[in-house]
Amino acid sequence: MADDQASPRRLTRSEGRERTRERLLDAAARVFARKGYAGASVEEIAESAGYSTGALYSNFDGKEQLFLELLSSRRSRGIARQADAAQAMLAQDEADGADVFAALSRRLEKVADRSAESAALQAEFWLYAVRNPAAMQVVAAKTDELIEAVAPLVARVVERHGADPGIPPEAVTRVVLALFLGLARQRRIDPAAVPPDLLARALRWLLAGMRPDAGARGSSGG
Amino acid sequence: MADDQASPRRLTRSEGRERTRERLLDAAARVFARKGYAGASVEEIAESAGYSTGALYSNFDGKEQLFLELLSSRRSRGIARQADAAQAMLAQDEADGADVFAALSRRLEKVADRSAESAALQAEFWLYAVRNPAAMQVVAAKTDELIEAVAPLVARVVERHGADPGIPPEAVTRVVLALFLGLARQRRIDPAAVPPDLLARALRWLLAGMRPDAGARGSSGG
DNA sequence: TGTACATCAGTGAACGCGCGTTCACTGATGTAC
DNA sequence: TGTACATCAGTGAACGCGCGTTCACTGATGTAC
Repeated sequence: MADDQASPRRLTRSEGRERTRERLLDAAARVFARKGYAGASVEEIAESAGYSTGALYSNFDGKEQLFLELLSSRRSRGIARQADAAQAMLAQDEADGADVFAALSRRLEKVADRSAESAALQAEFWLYAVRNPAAMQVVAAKTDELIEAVAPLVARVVERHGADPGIPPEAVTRVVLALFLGLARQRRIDPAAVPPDLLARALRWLLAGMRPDAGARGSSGG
Repeated sequence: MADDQASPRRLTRSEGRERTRERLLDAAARVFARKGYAGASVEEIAESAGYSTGALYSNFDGKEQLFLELLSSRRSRGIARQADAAQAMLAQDEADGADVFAALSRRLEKVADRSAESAALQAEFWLYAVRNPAAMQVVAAKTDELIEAVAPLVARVVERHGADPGIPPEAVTRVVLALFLGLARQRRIDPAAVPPDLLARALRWLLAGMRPDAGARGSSGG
């Protein structure tokens, strides 16, 4: 009686096919993240999605194309979500004077502690790109997508804190992203070594050091 | 006539065995880095080392133990090398007024552009640890090793630039490491997006922002 | 609406293949006298 | 030093197994009248 499908009506052929594709991609994301690209088996993916392996081959050219499809079409979805979350954080900050850095730290904690899957999947994508140069530009493009989406928000924060306006926001965003991902990765394997507020402190140092008057006192000039 | 061995004398049994082990570990590092843990085959590793697969099983319990041996015993070697390089950089900086940050940037360029293998292997270690909790503490301990080795050097630089003495050097070192690895990783797949001096600029911002007088002017206090 | 046929999404058994591991064997090194 | 035997590092063929992929088939959906 209680059906887990939202729509009670019969699905058309293309709707059904699309739903199968989506379920297979969901399962692929889970299994690839848990077992790695080489370690995952198409049978486990299909079974985890509730289908036979034949269904997988009816919807995708094979294991590799399924993985690449995940990289191409699913990454953008995750990126959009991240960008939205960042936007929400900033809005909150501006609205009631909350601390963006503290919010980012809380996000780091969440990302590192809960969604192990997406971090592992990202690492798999990176490794795949490093080993298959053809996929490099795809991975690079996805990162650019994220940078472009977040850079305006970073620019606003940076500007509001009185940083040197000559500093390109994309550069700052790449630095912040590297820091965020690097700390999240480390926190995954050693939570005690990376307290959540470490990111906040690092970001505050960064921002303070970006003021036009900062750094003028450096001992060994550059 | 020209022999590629340093010592011309016959090897004892244990010396020979040790040499075989080392060669197998070298080959394993190469193949695991290129193919990944699951993607690498013991036959390819043994062959790449110049031995049969039986030799591998005579020296190691199996594929997994070989990988863990690599993680446990070889990582420390790489860490020691990195710490030495950092020390040399700092010594150079202090001796003739060279710029540590510029040196670090050059190092980033080198690490990211040349030794793809060690970066890939590190990613494999991380993924293995995320998937096998028993290995987590080993990976965490290796990172701690690196942090402990480099922290005193970082402390010296930080202190010399007039940073707040209340900031723990280990925290700064973890931030610097996360930044370094994060940018190196990104540079691997998109060199144009991460110019080598980006690390230097970020580090200069960080340091400047760590001065006791910096950040006092923050708009949304924390 | 109802019937007859065409289409095609998904099934599941079967395939060849490469994998990790084992083991009887070999011949160089080590030991005893 | 020389000889006879023991040891054991490394060989390579063989093993069972699980993998990615294929394909003849099924039955629900789509189409024509």
